[in-house]
Amino acid sequence: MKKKYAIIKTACRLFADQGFEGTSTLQISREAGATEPLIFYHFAGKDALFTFILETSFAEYFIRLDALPESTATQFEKIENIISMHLEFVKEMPHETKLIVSTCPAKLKDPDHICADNFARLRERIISYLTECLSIGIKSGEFRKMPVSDTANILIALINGLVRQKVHKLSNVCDVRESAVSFCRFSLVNS
Amino acid sequence: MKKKYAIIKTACRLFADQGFEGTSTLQISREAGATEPLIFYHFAGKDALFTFILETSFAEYFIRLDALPESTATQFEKIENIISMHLEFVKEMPHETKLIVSTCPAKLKDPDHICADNFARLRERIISYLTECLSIGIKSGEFRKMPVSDTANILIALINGLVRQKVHKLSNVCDVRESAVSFCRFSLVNS
Amino acid sequence: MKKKYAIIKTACRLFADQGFEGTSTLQISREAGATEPLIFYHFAGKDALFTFILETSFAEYFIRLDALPESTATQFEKIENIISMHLEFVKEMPHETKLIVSTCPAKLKDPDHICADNFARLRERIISYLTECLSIGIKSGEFRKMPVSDTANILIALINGLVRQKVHKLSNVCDVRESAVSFCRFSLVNS
Amino acid sequence: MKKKYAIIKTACRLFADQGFEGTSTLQISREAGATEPLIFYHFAGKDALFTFILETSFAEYFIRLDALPESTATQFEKIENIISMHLEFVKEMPHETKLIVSTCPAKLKDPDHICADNFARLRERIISYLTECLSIGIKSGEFRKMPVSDTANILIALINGLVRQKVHKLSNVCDVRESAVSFCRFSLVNS
DNA sequence: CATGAATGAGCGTTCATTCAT
DNA sequence: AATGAATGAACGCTCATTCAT
Repeated sequence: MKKKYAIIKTACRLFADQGFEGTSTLQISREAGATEPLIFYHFAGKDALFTFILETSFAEYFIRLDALPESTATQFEKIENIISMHLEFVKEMPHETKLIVSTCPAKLKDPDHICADNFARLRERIISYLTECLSIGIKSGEFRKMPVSDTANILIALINGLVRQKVHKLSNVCDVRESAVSFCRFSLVNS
Repeated sequence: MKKKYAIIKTACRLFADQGFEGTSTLQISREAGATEPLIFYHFAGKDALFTFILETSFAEYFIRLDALPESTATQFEKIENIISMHLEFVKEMPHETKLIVSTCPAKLKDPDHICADNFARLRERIISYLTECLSIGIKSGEFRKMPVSDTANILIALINGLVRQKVHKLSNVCDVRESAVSFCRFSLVNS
Repeated sequence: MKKKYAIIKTACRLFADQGFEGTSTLQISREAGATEPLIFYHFAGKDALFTFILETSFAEYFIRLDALPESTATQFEKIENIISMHLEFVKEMPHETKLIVSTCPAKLKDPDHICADNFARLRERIISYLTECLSIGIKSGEFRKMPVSDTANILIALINGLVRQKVHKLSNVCDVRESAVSFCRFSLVNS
Repeated sequence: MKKKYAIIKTACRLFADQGFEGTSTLQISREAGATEPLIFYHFAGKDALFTFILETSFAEYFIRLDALPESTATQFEKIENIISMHLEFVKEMPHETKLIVSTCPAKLKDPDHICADNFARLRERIISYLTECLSIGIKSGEFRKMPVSDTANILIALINGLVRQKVHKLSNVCDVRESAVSFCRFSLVNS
């Protein structure tokens, strides 16, 4: 049973680092300290293992998304929260994050793949989250007037970009969180 | 000679859509209307074909980067220019862009791979471009006071995120360019 | 103990339908409502299970062969008896019969295999049975003059063919027994 | 190209002797003096190779069936012809015959498999052939009165049984043809 | 008796690549 | 410039079998 866990952990790391097609079941088994057939004893196949890991990662992501406080003093706090949440997620679960953000494009082309569905739900959730707090903030005068939908997309792009920098360890700056939040505050909040 | 071109075009599209490991030389040859050995006649191997396409794409990218006007009325104009450049690049060369932004992670792990080198140079170029205009803008009072390095990273993240949205056709908003530029303006420019 | 019986029954059916190599121990265990290792608890291995079933089937066959009445009014009655016996056997034990008549050829090639031995004994028994009653019948004038050995072979071929038709449910005629017996009578019995 | 032929010949022999599941592609390639992947270069897969050989064998069989003379002096000559044809077929193409008569039962269970279709057509052809000449023979008084359909089935069973004996080299009598024809003559022809 | 976990060996198949033509 | 034939290596996966419990 420990070996099953080792397989999952190892597969997650390797899939994230080398992609689905670039990772062989033999490599997974070896680095997990198991034999190849054991993977097929615990999972229906390589695809099923991949899907399981992806779904687990998405589930954890959705949990964190759901855990964001609903009522805050200001709307901007909600923006700040979702940015922080993402940067924490990538710090705590780097492999899972990498897997989600760089899932082999081939898998995304297939609209039936479980990944496509999760991806769509994920975007929808964030967009509605951002759209809502932007709308409220603009109406209350907390935020400047701005196109809500576009701005939501821009914020997602920014978050996505920051997550990727962390995931690929490209930003040598240890923590850009403060600056990023500050960047958004200037852009959004009325002064 | 036409077939060589067809091979390159097809390979570029397939590598971008399915990744390096997910694309077989047989598939490339078939979709290009050629036979498999022809690929090896024109290129040393699958790796060489991939590298060639990647370098060509990077070269085109660098050309556009070099073509950005050096002296502008304001420093923000330079920011605007580099944003626009990227969005145009992805529109005009979608496959090449997709290839660059989602190059199989396996290839990036190898520091000797040509891709890693290009990636590093690319980041360096953009960072120095942004750092310079941010520094000048701050000194001249055009921009607010802000941490230069962090802000450069944030801008890169934003651009990267926007490019990805376009590449994966995720932003149903046809053109977020205006909004994105506006978003940055509020954040950077002194009012 | 019930499970052991279920394993035997299931294995017999599957071996008959799919052949030895075409049937996996996993499939047997599942369809028998047991787990795979249980097969190896009750039998030394897949081969042993197969051999056991085959020998049991052969044993049952030999019992019926031995039960044929030795003294009959006419010699043709003996011919009729052996034909009927075979058709009853296939009706009552279809899987066992199928297993015997279509035992995977691979097993027959090995002269050491238990199946080869049983097969040889079986043929010998039937041939001597037929040879004897043909010889007596010809001598007594009940049968025409005919080559005894050849005719025995022909009768075996006919029986074998009829059994196969029943086993594979090919003869849409429900019962060809009467006609078959009649067919032989005309050919053998002096008129 | 010679290797392709060798693969076909070898595969035919091995499939006939060991069954489909009992024969590995590696064994085929080795005994054919080729490498394993070559099989997959020439055929879509193991199944396709098997199907090709089976269809070729059936085709040859149908050719011989079609070549049987349509008009003969007596109806019994037609019976004799079809018996002889089968015994010649098994002598000239032993592997192909063995393959046809002992095609792995697993393949027959699938009604979509090409083998099932050919098997059905084959039976239909022979049955109509026999039914016709029996009907005519009975009407003209050449044959005794007898149930036509049953007798056709019996003749098929007999032929099938004889062919199997030859295929498995069980009949140590070199040629039972004469005796078999004689056996049938007594049973069918009016005296 | 019975099972969940695990394995070495082998399976059919695809891979990038080569070579003679 | 281009191809049909061929290959060594590796792939994902299933096999019969074992073992600790």
